[in-house]
Amino acid sequence: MNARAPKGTADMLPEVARTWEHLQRTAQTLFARYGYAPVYTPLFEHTEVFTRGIGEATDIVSKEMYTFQDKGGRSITLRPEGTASVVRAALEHNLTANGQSAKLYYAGPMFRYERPQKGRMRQFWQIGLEALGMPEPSLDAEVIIVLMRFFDELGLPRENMRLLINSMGDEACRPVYRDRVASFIREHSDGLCEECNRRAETNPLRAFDCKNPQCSQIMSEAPLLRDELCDDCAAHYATVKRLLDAAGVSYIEDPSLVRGLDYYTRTVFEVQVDAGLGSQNAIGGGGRYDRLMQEYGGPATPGLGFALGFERTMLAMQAAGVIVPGPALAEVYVALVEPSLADAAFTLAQELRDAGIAVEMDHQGRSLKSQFKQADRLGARVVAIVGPEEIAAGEVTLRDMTTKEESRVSLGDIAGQARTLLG
RNA sequence: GUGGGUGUAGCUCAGUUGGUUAGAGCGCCGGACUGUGGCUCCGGAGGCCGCGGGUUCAAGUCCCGUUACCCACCCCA
Repeated sequence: MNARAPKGTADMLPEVARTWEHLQRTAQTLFARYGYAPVYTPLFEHTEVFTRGIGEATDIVSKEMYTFQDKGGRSITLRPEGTASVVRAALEHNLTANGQSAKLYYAGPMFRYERPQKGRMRQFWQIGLEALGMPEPSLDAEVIIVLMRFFDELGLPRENMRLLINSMGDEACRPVYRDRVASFIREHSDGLCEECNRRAETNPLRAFDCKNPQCSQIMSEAPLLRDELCDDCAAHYATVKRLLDAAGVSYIEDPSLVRGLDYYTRTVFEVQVDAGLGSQNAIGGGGRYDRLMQEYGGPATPGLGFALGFERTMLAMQAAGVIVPGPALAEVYVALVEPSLADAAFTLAQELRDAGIAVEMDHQGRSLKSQFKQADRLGARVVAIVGPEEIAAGEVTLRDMTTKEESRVSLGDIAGQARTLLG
């Protein structure tokens, strides 16, 4: 058989998995401090959840989804992102009925059918949070601040990161602006690439994202939504910025920041780094989506959130030289001098573990020297030596690996003595 | 989907104009130190040289095909 993980997926071996869990713990603790509660939604949904939510014209929906028919003939799609599912779940369970709000976070794998490259996988992890039912701009600021604090807590230096923000307007001002950009593209169709010309009809705002230098040159002359926001949107955006300023979170206003999902309204943001991600640069992003729940047939319910990529965050951490210290794999190592003492050593190890101490021992009859090497490798601070002399006396030798001091301890006192040595 | 690069020991990689039993470093196991780690030294185990075909007296090395991975385009986490 083919003993290889499928294209675009990766096994997380212990060294990486430990850092992974560190990210999760960091997120859980931080998000809880801001009042967010965990939510788990299915890894797959009815395809419609994504086509309607994210938008037919987006890259995600038009070419990146893992869609299949199940045995009941339903069209099912592996989730390409988290927000759509969370909003669907909130609607299904009436979490935001009668003016209630919900603050939720999630973590798990997402799936997009793409050619893998650095920082881009077919299965990748995101952790994200959503604040539903609240239109106030203070929530926008809160969500952005949580995202930045997460990177702070991981030890990613701010100077290697930048926060971009923009406002996409709402149903009052965006359609007007959108038409204006579409007209602009048509007026300059000669100079713009084929793709951008197509965008005039499908999603004109995406033309701002085009990496073709000539296109971006021309698009830099295009009208900016910032100058055409309606009064409500302008006021909302101003408050968000004021609160970010007050929190000491610096940002760059980027009028060309559009983001690839159709559901965004008003505030959008993205965190970029400049090293470690290959040709990618975004490690997290999000925005407000005040019309999404309506799109699912629910009541008008505002919401916003962010998602951040685990793999990319880890790449950025690596590039920034951030080291996550792993816990010792063993606090006490039980070493046996000769194979005949295996049972005694086994019993001792078990007693120590029952006393709450992390213990490892050799099961394969290795030399004592080899056992010490192993103890060293595992980071054990104490080695309990089970030898014939000791056992005859009902004792064990405890060696403090840092000071190299050894003492004989009677079998009954080992857990207590070990604990003292471990501090 | 398109393009480029790379597949040799568990890992990182050498391998000269094709030429005998394919190497190094790290890691692993053992020993020097007959009951003891992190340093040093010595020894050892471990290799369908991605796969299939071709050229040749002879292929890890050249040619063709294929596959996997990596990187890039598009776009995003």
